[in-house]
Amino acid sequence: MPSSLIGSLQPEQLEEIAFLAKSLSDVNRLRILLALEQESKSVSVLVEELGLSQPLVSHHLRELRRTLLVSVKRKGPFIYYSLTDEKVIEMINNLLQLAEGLLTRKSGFG
Amino acid sequence: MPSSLIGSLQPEQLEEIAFLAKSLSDVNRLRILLALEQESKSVSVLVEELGLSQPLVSHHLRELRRTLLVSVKRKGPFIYYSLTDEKVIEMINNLLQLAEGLLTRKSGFG
DNA sequence: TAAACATATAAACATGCACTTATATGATTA
DNA sequence: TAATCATATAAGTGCATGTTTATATGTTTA
Repeated sequence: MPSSLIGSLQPEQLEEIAFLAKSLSDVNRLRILLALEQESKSVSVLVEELGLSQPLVSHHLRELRRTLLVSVKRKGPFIYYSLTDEKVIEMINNLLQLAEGLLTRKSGFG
Repeated sequence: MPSSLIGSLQPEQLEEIAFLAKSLSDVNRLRILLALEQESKSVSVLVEELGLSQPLVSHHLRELRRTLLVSVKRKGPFIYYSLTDEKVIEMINNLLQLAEGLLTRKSGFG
């Protein structure tokens, strides 16, 4: 990773990063993304699996659509959501690794 | 990355991920982190480099401390901040790559 | 067309948060 | 100790956002 690239990020790129990170900053949205890791699912399935209200799931799905993290496909009366890019799962895993690394260091085990 | 690990994330781990992502979801915090990539810097230096008010920089540094992303060291009257783990830069770069990938796909160039 | 089902949207509320202005804390120097 | 410099904190404000409750939209079936 060339540091020159990082060092010269455009304001617009910073906005994109912040926008994406904000989308990943809610536990329920993370749960939705992780639930979609293996297969696309309808809203009602997500509602049942996650134990959240239907409007709340729809609300978060809308947010995830805004950031393009999920894609939509209607099948009859059902609307299926899927990950636009499975790399987001890797991303979430990286965030966890970084977070736990920081906590470990803090606790004096680093 | 074993999907079993991802599939069985504990609520506490989800919180950690969301907490860290929220810390990365603000443009000014990203700018601070990127400014610290090469070397630790005092608050006043950050204020001058980023063109932000001193209280605002202090406010964001406080937030970055909460998430352990930055570490503090006093040197005389100055207080130097540094990245706790340089991997955060890689993280930011990964976020950018994912974001741009999603945008590219959306635009029909994917 | 009416009824039932799946999903989205609206309204309302509480909370969080980025930012500014003003002030306090803490360290250095005269 | 007084004055100055560096940084942190407090108070206040406006705006975004997560959640609930209620309702609307859209699709299928009878």
